[in-house]
Amino acid sequence: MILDNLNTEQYEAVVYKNGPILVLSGAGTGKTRVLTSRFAYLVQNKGVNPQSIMAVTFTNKAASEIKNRVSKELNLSINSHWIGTFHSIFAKFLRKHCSIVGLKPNFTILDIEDQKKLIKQVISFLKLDNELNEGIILSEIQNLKDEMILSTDNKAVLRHSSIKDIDSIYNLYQERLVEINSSDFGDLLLHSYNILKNNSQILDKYKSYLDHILIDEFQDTNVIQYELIKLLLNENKNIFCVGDDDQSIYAWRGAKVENILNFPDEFKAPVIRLTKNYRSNDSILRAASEIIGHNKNRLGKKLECANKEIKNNKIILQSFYSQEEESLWIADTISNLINHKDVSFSILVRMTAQMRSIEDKLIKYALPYEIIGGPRFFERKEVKDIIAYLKLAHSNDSDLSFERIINLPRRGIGEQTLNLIIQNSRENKISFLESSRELLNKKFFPQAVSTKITLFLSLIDKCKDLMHKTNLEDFGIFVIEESGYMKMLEIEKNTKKKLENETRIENLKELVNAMSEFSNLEEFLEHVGLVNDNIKNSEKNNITLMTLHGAKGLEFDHVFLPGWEEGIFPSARALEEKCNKSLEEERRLAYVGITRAKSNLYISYATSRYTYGVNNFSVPSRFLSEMNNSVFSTNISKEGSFKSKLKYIDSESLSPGKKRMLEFLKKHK
DNA sequence: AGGTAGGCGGTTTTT
DNA sequence: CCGCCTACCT
Repeated sequence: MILDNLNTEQYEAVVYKNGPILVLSGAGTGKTRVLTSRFAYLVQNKGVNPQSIMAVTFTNKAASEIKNRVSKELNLSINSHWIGTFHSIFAKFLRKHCSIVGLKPNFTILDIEDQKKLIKQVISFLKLDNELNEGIILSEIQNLKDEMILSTDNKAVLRHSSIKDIDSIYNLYQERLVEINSSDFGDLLLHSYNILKNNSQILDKYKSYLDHILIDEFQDTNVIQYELIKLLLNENKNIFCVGDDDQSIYAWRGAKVENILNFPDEFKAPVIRLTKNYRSNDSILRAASEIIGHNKNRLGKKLECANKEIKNNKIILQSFYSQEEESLWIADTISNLINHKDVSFSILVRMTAQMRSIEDKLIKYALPYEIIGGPRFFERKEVKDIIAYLKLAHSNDSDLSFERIINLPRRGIGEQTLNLIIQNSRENKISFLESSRELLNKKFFPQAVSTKITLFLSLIDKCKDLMHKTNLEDFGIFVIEESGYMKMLEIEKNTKKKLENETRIENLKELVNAMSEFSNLEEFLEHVGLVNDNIKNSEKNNITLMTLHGAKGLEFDHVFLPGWEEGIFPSARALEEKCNKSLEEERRLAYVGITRAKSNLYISYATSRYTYGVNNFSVPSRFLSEMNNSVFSTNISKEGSFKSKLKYIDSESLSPGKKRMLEFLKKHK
């Protein structure tokens, strides 16, 4: 069963004897299939305990797909701690062993917003008036963590980063994280690594336990991830890596293509290449291979079209005067095709900002669409507000939550009071919550303030009390009502913010609904921290709008790739760079986008686009000229007709987009 | 303490 | 363009 319908190379990979192996798997060659079959094969044919196989994926979605497929193949429910993303697997690990690094088991996982707030606190505490914003500092710290550089290693920190005072910021940030009993994304892995590295009895236990490690999307692993895996690998070295160097699109997040490029040498591992593509037609594959052929740094492989039944429709290339027109065309085209039963559509954009105008037109055409990766549900303000209550009830140390909700809804506790609480907490090394309680007991506040704080604290106490006594759904409702949050929304609803607050109320209902699916608060909060969920997927939708990054691993009958313009795709940042590294990554992204399509691919660009509130002119993407004309059905200019527009440019002030265009024209004459 | 007007800066991509 | 922050007002 498991081994049926595999081609020779796939079969060879699935039944490979023990030891390290790399499966180089091009787009659409059945990568996931090989990985899940391998898992099932090990369990069924080799008698391996499913609990001793670690299967690491890049997204939560891929992880649940593996679980489902394996469960189905083996006809038993697989629910292992060891199948998941790096972050979710090691979050669970860290919960078990966190005391070693000074965290309590109920530590919270901070999202970007909270991390930024913390950095801000740190900067103000250090009295640095840093020019840089906290976002840049934060991403620098995350990079350091990806590269496995500890805050305590000042020399290495300074060697890797040129940001002023980065060492002291990083240091204090780490300290604060522990104080508020929290972990950021990077720490989930970094702490885990340190625990394993410094405690041989723990490491040995896991090493003897984990027999096989399967890694999906190996080209996207970064330093810390790879080192973690190597640490856990026992003497049998059963490491099964699946990946495609041409689909490495996360270098900006620390991913090292070198991991996959050097793996065969490092482990003396054989390489199996999967090159038979079952997904796309010949034109699409040719276009993909022509584009990626412009990259220098790759292992190199050629995909062959193995799906003879698929129609060889050529790629449709279209140009438009404006982004609005482009979006309209997409919606129009889809609406003409969508009635023909089970056909899937996807629109893949380079950046989320492109989504708005497209979504607009889809709505106009009343098309059922779904956005993946837009504004995330758990990051919405109202949702985060309520979650802050939950977090504070769950853990006294959650200072960021305390700060967020102490005066939300308004309780008349202002900045002055909060500052006193914070100051006291610093002096005595206690949490904000404890600090406020202490000051209250000492009768530190004026009577009026005192009453208000007492009320707030008793609210939190009530939450703590109820938390264990009732189910999560009721608990959620309690918090929303009892905190006065719902009341606040309803009062505001009667004013100008009517519509906005109605959706907020809807979202809170959705939050309660989401909570009801968990049996305890810990599990729910973990989910919130790690899973980037959108609002419920309604199953019927067969039009998906998402970023190119989000599309990896997916396939659709019709794929639209709008916005192929210099400065959008490839992105402006990539163009600014002197070396070609980012440009090559953009090209791989193009490769990923193109190879998502089964039978129909539509690429388009607009010669003007509205960005930053101004209309900017743009030039067709260089990637277009990298593909041979014969793959396109239409003969649209890939260079655009700049001439008529040049005088336009001179007459107006220079916007960033125009600057880019002028520079581009200079370079290309 | 809380509300609001107007200035400013910022944009890839995500676990 | 839009959201955030600051400065100033009630």
